[in-house]
Amino acid sequence: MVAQICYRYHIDKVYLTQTEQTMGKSKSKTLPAIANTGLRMQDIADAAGVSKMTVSRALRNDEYVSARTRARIQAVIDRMGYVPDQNAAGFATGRSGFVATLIPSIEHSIFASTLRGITDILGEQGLLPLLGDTDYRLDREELLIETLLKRRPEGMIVTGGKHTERARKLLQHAGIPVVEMWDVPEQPIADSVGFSNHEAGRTMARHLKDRGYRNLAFIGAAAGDDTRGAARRQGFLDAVIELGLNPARVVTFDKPPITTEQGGQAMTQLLNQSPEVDAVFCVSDPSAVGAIMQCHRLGLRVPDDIAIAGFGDFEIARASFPSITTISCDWRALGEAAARQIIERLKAGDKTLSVSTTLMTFSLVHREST
Amino acid sequence: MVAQICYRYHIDKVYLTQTEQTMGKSKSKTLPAIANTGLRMQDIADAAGVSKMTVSRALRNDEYVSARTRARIQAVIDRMGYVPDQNAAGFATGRSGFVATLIPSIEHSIFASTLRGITDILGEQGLLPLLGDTDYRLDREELLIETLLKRRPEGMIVTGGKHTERARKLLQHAGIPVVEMWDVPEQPIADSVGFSNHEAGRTMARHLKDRGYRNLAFIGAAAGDDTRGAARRQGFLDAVIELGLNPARVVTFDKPPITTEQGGQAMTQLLNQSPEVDAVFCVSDPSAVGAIMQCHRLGLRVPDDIAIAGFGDFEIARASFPSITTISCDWRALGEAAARQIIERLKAGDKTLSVSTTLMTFSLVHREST
DNA sequence: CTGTTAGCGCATTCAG
DNA sequence: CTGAATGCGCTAACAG
Repeated sequence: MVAQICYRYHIDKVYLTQTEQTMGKSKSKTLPAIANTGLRMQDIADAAGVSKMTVSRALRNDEYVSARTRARIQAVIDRMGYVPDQNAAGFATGRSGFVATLIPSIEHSIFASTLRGITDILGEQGLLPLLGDTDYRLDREELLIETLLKRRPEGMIVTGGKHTERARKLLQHAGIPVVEMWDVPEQPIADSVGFSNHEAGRTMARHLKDRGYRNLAFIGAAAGDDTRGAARRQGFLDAVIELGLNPARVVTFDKPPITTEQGGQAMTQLLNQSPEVDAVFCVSDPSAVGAIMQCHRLGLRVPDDIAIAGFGDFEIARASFPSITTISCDWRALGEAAARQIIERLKAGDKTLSVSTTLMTFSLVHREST
Repeated sequence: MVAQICYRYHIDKVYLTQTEQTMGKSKSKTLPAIANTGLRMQDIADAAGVSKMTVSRALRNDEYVSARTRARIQAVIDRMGYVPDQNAAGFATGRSGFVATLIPSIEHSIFASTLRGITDILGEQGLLPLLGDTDYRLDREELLIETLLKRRPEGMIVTGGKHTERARKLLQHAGIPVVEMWDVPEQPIADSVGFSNHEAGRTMARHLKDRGYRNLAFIGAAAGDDTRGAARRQGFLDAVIELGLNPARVVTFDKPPITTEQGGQAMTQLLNQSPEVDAVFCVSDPSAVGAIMQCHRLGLRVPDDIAIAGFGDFEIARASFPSITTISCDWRALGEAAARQIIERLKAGDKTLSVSTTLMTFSLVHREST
C-alpha cells in the first residue's frame, strides 16, 4: 500500500584511528582536575596530610572539620579529580541509595512522565531510581522484583495493584517501603498512590451520555496484564448499563498496549459491524488518534458522524484535529507523590504503622472530538 | 478555545487500615520461601552445614561444587528466601554491574526504544543500566556524568557527540569504556554508534526535489543543545543549495525538543509568511503531525496543497492521515549496538586499542504526505 | 571438591 | 576538632 523508497547511506563498522586507552589507575599528579575513579579516599588523605576519616567528614559536610582543613582537602580533591565511591559508602552504611521503580513500558510517554516525577523527587534526597520495564507482563514484573532486590534498594515503586502471588510475597517480605501506583489496589500491599481507572471509565460514559450519544462503544486491549485499561473498560461498561444506554460494543486486541495503528483497525471493524455506534471511548489517546485518522481516511467527520474520546491527555490529544476529549491526570505529580511516599516511610523508619492510600484527582477534558 | 469540563472525583490522602510493618531482619525458619534481605550468605552456610565460600560458589554455578552439596544449598536458599547482595558482590569483585546510560529525554519514545535495546543487551550479560535524563541540556549531562560515576559504572553510554569541556574530560579519564551514540561525533571521545543526521537532512531535501517540490522549508528547534536536530537542519539547508533549489525558509522555536503543538504553530506562521512554500521538512515526526493537523484545520490538503515530511518513523507516522514520509532507522538496534560495543570493550580489557565507529543505516520511507 | 585468610572503600564507633 | 580500629557481605587466592 505504501511505497518504501530507501536512499541507503552507509553501513558497517569501521575502525578509524588508534588511541591510547588509559585504563586503570593513574596516580600522576599532573592529571587535569578530572575524575579518576582509581583514586581512593586514602590517596586524598595522604596528599592532604590528614586521615581518611577527616576526608570522609569533609566530603559529607560534617561540621566537625575546621574550615581550613576542609578547604585544603577540597583543593586536593579538585586537583586530583577524586570521585567518591558511593557503592562503597552505601555498603558501609547499609543504605544503597537506590529505589527500584517498575513501570509497564518506558516507551509510553505517559509512564515516562511519571518516571520523571519519581526521578526528580528521589534525586532531591540523593536517591537514584533503578528502572525496570515490565512490558505489561506480571511474570516479567516478578522477575524484575527479584533482580532489583539484589541491589538492596531502599524502597520499591511498582505500577498497578495486581501481581503474581510470588511477587506479592517478595514485596511483603522485602523489608522496605513499597508503593503501588497508578491504580487503587483492591488488596494493597502497603501504601499506594493512584486514581480509580474504573471511575475514569464511568466518567467518560456519563460525559458521552450528556453530549447526547446513545450507542457507545469501547476500543482497547483484551486479555493481558494491563488491569488499569481493563478497569477503565469495566467502569465504562458498568456506567452504560447504569445510565440506561444501549449495550456498548467492545472491540479488543489481545495484548496491551494497543497501538495507534490498532486503534485505526479497530475503528474500521467497529464501523463495519456496528454502524449504529455514535460514540467511541478508546482506552488511550494514541488509539483514539488512530481511530480519528481512520475516520479522516474514510471521509467520516468527527464528531458529527461519530464521536471519539481517549484517555491520558497526551500532548497529541490537544494538537490533534479534531482535538480529543480525554481523561486528564497529572502523571508527573503522580510519580512525585509515589516517590514522596517512599521518602516519608524512609524517614519515619518503622514508627508509622498505618497504610497510606493517596487518591489523585483526574478530570475529563472536553474538546472537539465529542 | 476549548471548554474544560471537570468531573472531579476524589482528592486527598486517607489513612486506611493498620498493618504490621515487618522491617529488618527476621530469621524465623517458618517464613515462606520468599525474599528476606536480612539474611546473609553465612546464614545459608550455617543452615546447610557448609562454609560461606561453598555457598558463594554454588550461587555462581562454579563447577567445583558437587551436585549433592549444590542441591542441598539451593534447597536451603529456597526455603529461607535468601537473596544475594549484588552490591556487596560488586564491591568485592570491583565490578559494579552498572552501565551508566544518558539519553536526552525519556519522554521521547524514540530514545525509549534505544534504551530498550540497551537494557536488553546489557541484561544478557547481567549488567544493569543506570539511567540519566539530560533534558537536552549539556550542563545537566555533565552533572549526571559526575553523579553516575560515583556508582562506579563499568561503562558509559551517552547521546550525541557534543559535551561540555569538563564532561569530555570526565569521560576520558573515567577509565571505563565510553560509547557516544545517535550521532557521528566530529571529535569522538572513544567508540561511537550512530548515523549522520546531516546526511539524513540532505536525503530528505533530495527526496523533496525528486518529488517536484521547489520551495522548501524547515520546522524545528533553534538554539539549545540538540545538535542532532541542528545537524539535520544543516544537512537539509546545505542540500537545498547544492540542488539549486530556491533558498529554504526556516521556522524555529528556541528550545528543543519541539512539540506537536509547536509544529502546528510553526505551520501557521510559515503559511502566513511564505505562501510560496510547497514542502516542509519537520525535525521530528511529532512536529510533522502537528503541522499536518494544522493543515487539516485550515482546510489545506496534504500533499496536494503542501507536502510535509518528518523524521524518526514514529508509529504515528504510519498511522497518520495522510501517512507521513519520514527518515527511518532502527532505534532499538542502535541501542543494542551501543550496548554490544560496551560489552566488547569490557571483554577485551585494554587489549584493543583502535577506536570503533559504527555507522547505522537509515532510510527514507516514502508515504502519502509527500 | 571444600575451607581459610584477607581485603574491596567507606562510615561508625570510640579515643584522644 | 581529628585519628585509629573495626566491620558492612561478598569473592579472590591459596591451602588443604
